[in-house]
Amino acid sequence: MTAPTKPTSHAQADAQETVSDDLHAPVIDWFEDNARDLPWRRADAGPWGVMVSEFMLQQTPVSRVLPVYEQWLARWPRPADLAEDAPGEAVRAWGRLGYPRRALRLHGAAVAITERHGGDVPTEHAQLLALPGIGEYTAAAVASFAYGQRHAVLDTNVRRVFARAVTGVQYPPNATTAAERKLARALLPDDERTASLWAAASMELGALVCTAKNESCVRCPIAAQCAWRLGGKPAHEGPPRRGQTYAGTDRQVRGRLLAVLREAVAPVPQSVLDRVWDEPVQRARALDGLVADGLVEPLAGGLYRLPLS
DNA sequence: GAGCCGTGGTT
DNA sequence: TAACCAAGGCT
Repeated sequence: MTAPTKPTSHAQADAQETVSDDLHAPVIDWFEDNARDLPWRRADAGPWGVMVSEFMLQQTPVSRVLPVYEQWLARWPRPADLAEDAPGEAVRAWGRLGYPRRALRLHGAAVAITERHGGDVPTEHAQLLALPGIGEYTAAAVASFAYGQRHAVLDTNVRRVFARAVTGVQYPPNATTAAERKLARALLPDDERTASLWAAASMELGALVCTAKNESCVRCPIAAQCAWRLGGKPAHEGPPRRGQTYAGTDRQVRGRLLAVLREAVAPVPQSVLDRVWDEPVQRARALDGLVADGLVEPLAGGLYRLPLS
């Protein structure tokens, strides 16, 4: 069954199975009744729709993804459609979702799918993982949500649910640990269909009920077994989460530069870009970085545009 | 493994 | 208001 490579004692294994049995049914039942009707969950979304949604949802809230997702799928209903278009068009359509390199990577993934997989989103986890912009989480998510496969889908929501319900702490570590992966694998239902339901359900529970702040235990289907709650909900110990300041960073400058280029219908002169930030060294560094990342294409005569190729 | 990479809503 | 947070990935 869950048989990890490193076997635990029978007592531990039995305890783990008991935990699983007590969690799966309540969470999945809750999901059946409370799942949001999101477009990428509908039957007609298809693997490409699921994949597009996963790219957009990387660090961006659902509410902001929804309108862009709809426009994206309407414009590029298949990977080959996006692959035919310029990468800069993907960056433009990405709008203000943030982290625009994701748009570039999604375009790159569409090209790779067209070239290597006959235009169909691959079904194997390893093939998905090989695509640009797809890491451990997204590969598992697409394989599970689009193809119903059995994978541990460890996103920030699931990690928080596990941290609380099983481990008994308020927050998971900053970076995903081997222990978390092991736990996620151990808690994965044996049956493929149940496993994919569990992945979606545990994630939704973290998104709607077991939230980072103002968790709603009264609505939680596993509150009675939650280790954190039973332990009196002890406060988070250890170093506070890194708070990344944004104002004044290169990221802010990059954002301003790209915002100008997204709105432009023709190549933009350097002089126009210079107006977005008054500190010349940082401004130049930000622009150079965008060019190096392939998000901006420099032309002769000090002109810039979103990449045509 | 730590740092970097956008953006806007919420507290 | 500053800080936190949102279905991560890459170097």
